[in-house]
Amino acid sequence: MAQRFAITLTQLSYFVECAKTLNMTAASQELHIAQSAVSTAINQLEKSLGAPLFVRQHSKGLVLTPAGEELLQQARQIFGLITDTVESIQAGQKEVRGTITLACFKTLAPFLLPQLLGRLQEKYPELTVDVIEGDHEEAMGALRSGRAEIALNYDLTETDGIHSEVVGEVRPHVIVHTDHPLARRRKVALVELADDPFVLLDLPDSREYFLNILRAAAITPRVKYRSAGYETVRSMVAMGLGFSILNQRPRISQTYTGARTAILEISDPAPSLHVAISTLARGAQTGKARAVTATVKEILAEAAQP
Amino acid sequence: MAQRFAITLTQLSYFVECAKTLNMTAASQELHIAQSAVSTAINQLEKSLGAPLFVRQHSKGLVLTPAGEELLQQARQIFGLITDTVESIQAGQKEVRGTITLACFKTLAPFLLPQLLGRLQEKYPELTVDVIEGDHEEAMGALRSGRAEIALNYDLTETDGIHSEVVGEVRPHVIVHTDHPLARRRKVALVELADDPFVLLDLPDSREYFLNILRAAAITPRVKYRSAGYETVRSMVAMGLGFSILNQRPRISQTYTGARTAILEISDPAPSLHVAISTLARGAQTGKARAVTATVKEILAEAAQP
DNA sequence: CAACGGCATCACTTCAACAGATGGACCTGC
DNA sequence: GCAGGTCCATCTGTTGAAGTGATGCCGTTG
Repeated sequence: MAQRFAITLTQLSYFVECAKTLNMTAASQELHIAQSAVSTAINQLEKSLGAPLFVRQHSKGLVLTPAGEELLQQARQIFGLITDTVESIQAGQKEVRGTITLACFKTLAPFLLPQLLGRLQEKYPELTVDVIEGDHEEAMGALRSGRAEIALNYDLTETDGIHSEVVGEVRPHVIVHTDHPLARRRKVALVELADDPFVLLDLPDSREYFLNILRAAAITPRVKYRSAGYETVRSMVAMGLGFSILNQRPRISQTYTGARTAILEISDPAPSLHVAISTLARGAQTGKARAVTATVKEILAEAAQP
Repeated sequence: MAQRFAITLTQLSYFVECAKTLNMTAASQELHIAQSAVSTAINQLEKSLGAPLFVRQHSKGLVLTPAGEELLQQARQIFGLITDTVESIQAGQKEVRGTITLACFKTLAPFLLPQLLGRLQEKYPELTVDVIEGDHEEAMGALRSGRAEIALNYDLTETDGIHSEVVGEVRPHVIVHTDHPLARRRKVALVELADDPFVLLDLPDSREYFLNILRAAAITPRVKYRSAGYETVRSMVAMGLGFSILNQRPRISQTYTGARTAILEISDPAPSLHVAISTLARGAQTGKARAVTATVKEILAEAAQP
């Protein structure tokens, strides 16, 4: 088809080399192509522009015409602009500055974000982090739609087009009222709670996960209350309305406020949740994204160590 | 071979169209190419830059990434610069302004240049004319070397690579002292001057021409004096040192000063000289060159009319 | 005048761009 | 929930542009 633009960057670069050497043969060697290729390229360029660029001096090389002078000057600017653009974009992918938008699973946010944002601020003062909180679908939607560059959540579903990396493991724990008979125990078997009413954290993806843990222990849960709010569930347990199972970060949980609840390990082989960082699979990761990923890993590693 | 520049203007133009429509299919139709071509072009561009430009929304088109935003902005500038450059050069070929360098055969200059420069100044106030005077070889050399864009001389030799156009005819005339027996005549046969001493205008190309005129009339010229200067030859004739043959513009000659010489037509079938305007054959002519050519023709046409 | 330098041109080759078809992922409406 | 539609990616085959190497022409130089 007809070229949208008359000239080619290749032609222009050949022209610049010719203008430098004033000798097509020398230029062709410099460019590592045949002399004939340079000749045809320059001729085409002249034809496209409708102006001669060089005066050919037989066996004495080339002389720039006024049109050639003008083109040379402009060509330098054009290449400058293009290389600046390319380099700026490539650098933008590497540099850790500017803004990154992070999507975060709602219940993960309070345990992770305060430390994460603090640490990032400290390490990368020029980086601004925007946060989108939401449920799993919302977080992944933000990622897919480009509203967020990186997403932090549990790896509940494996979707394609998205690259996920597990950065931490979160084991489920039982939460009971401090007056509960088992509250003093460090570890319980789920069957010991078989008769207690269950308070369910009722979020799109978590729902099945928690119920499955109980079912795996051959318990038919008496779901007395349910809520989509993490804090609400804890309050209900604190009020003595039942026990619950939550995914709680061991270290962080201790500092997370709230009295009147005890956290117990589960002796059953309950499946852990994996905290995953997701980005779009297409293309290399941004420097910003890598910085966030690294910092999250750092924090989780520190939390895992005593 | 490896592309000197990672990206292509074609790719960039496809990208811009995609960024406008946010839909590769629509862009491909707008560009009149297959959708697959757009897809691969964008993918290559992303690969070259090492950055994703669009987030693909299945069945909902595209969303620009930050890198894409930046590229779009820069691409507009790049295309602006390129089209400005191309247009400026193309316009520069057409516009009659700036400077043109004109090479002129030395003996033609005093008859033609004063009128020509005056007329050009009047018609094209923004045009500056630089003049290089010299013999035929010097004028053509200036043309070939690019020092002059246009050359004005007699079409003595037909050289290739140079486009020449005959714009006027100059018949040779006899010049004699006003006291010469034939001075009153309007027309003479050369044989009538066979015994007079001849004053030769001795320039590289004119020499043979004048002598040939005499030889054609079966006269063996008695070359008493010779000079490379037109004025010198006239002075010699005015001093009565002999007769001469010169190419003289009929109309202009009358106003060209100097007494004591008479100008006679030659009844023999002596070959005229043709005034030719030459430019390099390569490429189209500049607007400036066309303006000069036209003005020269204009002046010569007026001179030919009574 | 012969050797050389330098650009243009020719015939041939190669590779990137393109067309057209297909498939997968997702959205939408019934 | 399923059928149809949208949109992008990918595959295969084709075509044209860019490149190669040889040759010729012109002009310079010693």
